Amino acid sequence: MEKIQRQILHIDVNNAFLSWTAIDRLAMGETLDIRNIEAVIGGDETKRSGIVLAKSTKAKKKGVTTGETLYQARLKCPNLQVFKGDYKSYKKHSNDLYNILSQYTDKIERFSIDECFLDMTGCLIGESLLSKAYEINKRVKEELGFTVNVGVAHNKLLAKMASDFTKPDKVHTLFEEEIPSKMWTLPVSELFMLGKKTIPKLYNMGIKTIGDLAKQDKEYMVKKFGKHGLIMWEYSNGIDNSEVHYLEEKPKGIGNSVTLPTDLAEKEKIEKVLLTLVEQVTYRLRRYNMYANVVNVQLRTKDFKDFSHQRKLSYSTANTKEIYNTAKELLNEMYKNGTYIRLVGVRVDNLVEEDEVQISLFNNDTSKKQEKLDKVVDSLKQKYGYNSVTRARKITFRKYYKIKRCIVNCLTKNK
DNA sequence: TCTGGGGTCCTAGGACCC
DNA sequence: TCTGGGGTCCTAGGACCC
Repeated sequence: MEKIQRQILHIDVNNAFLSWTAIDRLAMGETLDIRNIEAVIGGDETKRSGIVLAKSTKAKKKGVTTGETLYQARLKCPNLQVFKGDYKSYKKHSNDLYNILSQYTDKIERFSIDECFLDMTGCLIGESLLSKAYEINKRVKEELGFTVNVGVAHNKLLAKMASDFTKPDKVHTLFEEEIPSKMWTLPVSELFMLGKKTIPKLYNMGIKTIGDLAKQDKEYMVKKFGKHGLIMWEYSNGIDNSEVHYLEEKPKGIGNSVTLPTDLAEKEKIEKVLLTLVEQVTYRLRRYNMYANVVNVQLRTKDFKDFSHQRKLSYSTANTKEIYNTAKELLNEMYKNGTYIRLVGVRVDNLVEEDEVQISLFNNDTSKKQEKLDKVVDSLKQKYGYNSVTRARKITFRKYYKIKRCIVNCLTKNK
């Protein structure tokens, strides 16, 4: 039986964070459109997260790249203007885009905050995929005020490669017969899933373009690079049978990490950070109604060495205290006294839903009480904001009494 | 004032079992 | 005085994505 040819679009917002901040500024009455100057959205240098998150076309022309430090970006582009990001606003713009796209198909995969895949197979009645791509491109621009690139192809990989060709505000096709002329001529570094560790290895093998990679012997690539070798060989030949994952998917893991304002070398202080992170992680975990089976703690030293330890739990839990206790043990077995720590991270993995939970043999009154406490705290946080409730060991007495009054008020109001 | 934060997936080696 | 080998689970670390 012949397989039906799939009709795939990839939508990619041009300079998403920068465009969205530009729109927000204009809406607030500012006259300068930061899309038209040398500008970036950047992290906070005083918090040691000073990197480029998004760049304008003019900044890109000066050689500014995403992920580099603002310091480096300024060296290339002395007049660079740096703006702060606003994740809440970005989420809203992303939803606006999604709402338009959902008028074309219900098979939409949110690949990231600014990228979507659309499976249009069976949605085209007397119209071409390309005409739909142009329509989406035009509508988003007119109705939302920002531009998108649209990639048109018969699988996700080719649609994604196509949307990346020339920017901004463009529609590109990449059908099978166009692979040699449009894709094989590109540098191999342009291929999806080839990063900075693999590129030098390929260069040493004389592989410079995607076409060079496509012509390699498949078995040889597998022998040399394992599974990754197979993927890069298939991608270079335009092969990708993955589906558009349009159903809402539960996360497989949840993590929070933070670069500290200054390096810490005292375990007690690191433990406090750990507790804050565990609270955030478990709060999110419980909002998904999920339970964790693995706890992972990550440390980055001041000279940028990463370490992580993880532990499988004997039972599933979403309880702040239980996960914190495990995290603390992991920190203790990993941390060498006196080491300066730059970043602390906590992740929970092997998540399961409520009906898959293995009930603890030690599920005693104490942990039931803990669960109840988590629930009360969560509901207060949902109602009055995340920072409305905080653990006693992190706060001063004066604050403690203020918060206590607030909680008592909330509880009496709830009755 | 040099290098974020949130994810997914893979691999290698050790432990353990049969 | 012979020491294999397949399978599974667990952990640490790494590569890649946006």
